[in-house]
Amino acid sequence: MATRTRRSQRRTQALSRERIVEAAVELLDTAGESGLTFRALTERLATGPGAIYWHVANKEELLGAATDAVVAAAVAIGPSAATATTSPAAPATPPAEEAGAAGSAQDGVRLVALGLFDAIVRHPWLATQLATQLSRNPWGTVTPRIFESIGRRVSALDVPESSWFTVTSALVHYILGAAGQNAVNKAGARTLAPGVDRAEFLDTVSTAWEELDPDEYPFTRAVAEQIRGHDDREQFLAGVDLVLAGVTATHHR
Amino acid sequence: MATRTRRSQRRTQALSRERIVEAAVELLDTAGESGLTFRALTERLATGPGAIYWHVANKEELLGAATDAVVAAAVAIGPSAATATTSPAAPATPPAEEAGAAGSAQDGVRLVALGLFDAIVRHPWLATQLATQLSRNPWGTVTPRIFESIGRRVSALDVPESSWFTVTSALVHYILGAAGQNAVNKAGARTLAPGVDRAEFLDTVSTAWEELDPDEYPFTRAVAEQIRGHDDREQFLAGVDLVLAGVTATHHR
DNA sequence: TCCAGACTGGAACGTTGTTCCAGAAAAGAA
DNA sequence: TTCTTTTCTGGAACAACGTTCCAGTCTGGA
Repeated sequence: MATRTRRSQRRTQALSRERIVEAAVELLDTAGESGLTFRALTERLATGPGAIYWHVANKEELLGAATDAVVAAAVAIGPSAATATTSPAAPATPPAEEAGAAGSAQDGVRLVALGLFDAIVRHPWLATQLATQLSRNPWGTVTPRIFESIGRRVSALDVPESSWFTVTSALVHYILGAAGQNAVNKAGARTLAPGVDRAEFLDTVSTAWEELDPDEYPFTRAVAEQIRGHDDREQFLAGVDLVLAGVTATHHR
Repeated sequence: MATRTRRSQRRTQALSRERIVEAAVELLDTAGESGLTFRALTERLATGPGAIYWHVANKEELLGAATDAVVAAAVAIGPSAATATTSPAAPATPPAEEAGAAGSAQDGVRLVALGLFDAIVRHPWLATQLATQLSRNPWGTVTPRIFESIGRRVSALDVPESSWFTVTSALVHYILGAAGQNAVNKAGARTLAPGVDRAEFLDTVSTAWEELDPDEYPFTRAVAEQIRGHDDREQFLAGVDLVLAGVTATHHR
């Protein structure tokens, strides 16, 4: 009987690669990186391993597909568009394009950067996964996707074409590095109470840094206080602006 | 008999946390991330799991210790000092300090950055591990170590103290992001023949990018050619200079 | 109606991180 | 010396994981 119900359900919403990836993302979001196992996946999808392996080669490919799906939504939409994180693909011309005319290509960069930042905040597992993905196979779909999204805005900047690659690389590297590290704050405070847990977390780190050896860590102790009240997004944007300032200072004059 | 030899050897060079971490680093270097298993570790150290677990809590802590050891050597020595990557700890005042007088605090930043870059090139597993380590527990020893090393140079720059944290964060994030991604090139060409394999690798990526959809990826296709002949270290340094230029443009005047 | 191919899921395999514990080796106490 | 305690070891075993195998179901077309 249970089989009958499951079977009819199976053909109603048949198992597809998209449904598997979607379930994988949900599992990663709710249970963390270690929560995504084929056992949990089969249970959630009410199926067996063979069915999944028919659509997906192995776990690495599944993680890649999940990463790609989330990144695609992030670079297409921009920041704070919370829903539909696993939509299949980005339209050729992202909506974020609407943001700027001529001079505000910088705003475009900021927008895409914030989109990725927010995506990592929403999906903390992205931080590690992006590092793995980008360094293991740069010929995959995720690297070009990010590169294209940032690079398009860079080319609208006042930068000679010979420097496009360098400038875009620098921006992408900063964005991924910063977003990756900052993701932890929200990851630690996974549960509700966004403000409280977060302040508590920063407080813990700050006091831990203040108790370091004064001889070995004078600087870290000196700035430990600054970490206490800082806003992640603001700080992240300040970094983007720093790089952008460097770009205009170096190239535009 | 073999037991007798092993036993006397055991007390001669007893199993210690340092020896375990050292073996772990060697295993990671030679066999990659997946090569570090407790089975391989017990075999290499001629011991059992219990002995290792007496000194190390679990694999995560072992990976953290390995990362910390390599990072400590990297930020202390600076670039291209290939030997003794697992030396215990950095002296309070790193030798890299010798490099600069007043104005060349920028060179200090460059030196530390290159030190980390080279470390990741020598130990490709560092890329993923740093991302994991930094995002999972920023209160660990590795984050303050990097932060201190960069931050000390930043404070020697002409930057108001209120911006120390922001500037240092931006630099660290770029360095880790860039070094992490660039590590792949050497990782792919693990074997000998440094120049040939590398050119071949870049060629593969370049052609792959050139074959992307012209409508969806115009920018990536446009810069695909630039990737072919580029030098990683040079490009990495160009990014550091970009950030440094942004710092002076923003703060110093 | 039947068939070929798409698709499924239960059972099982090898490997992994980790635990358990009887006992050896070193250090003090007598 | 001899006994006792603490530090430290390593073989055996466990649960969980990714993955494979394959007998079988389902579905669209002939």
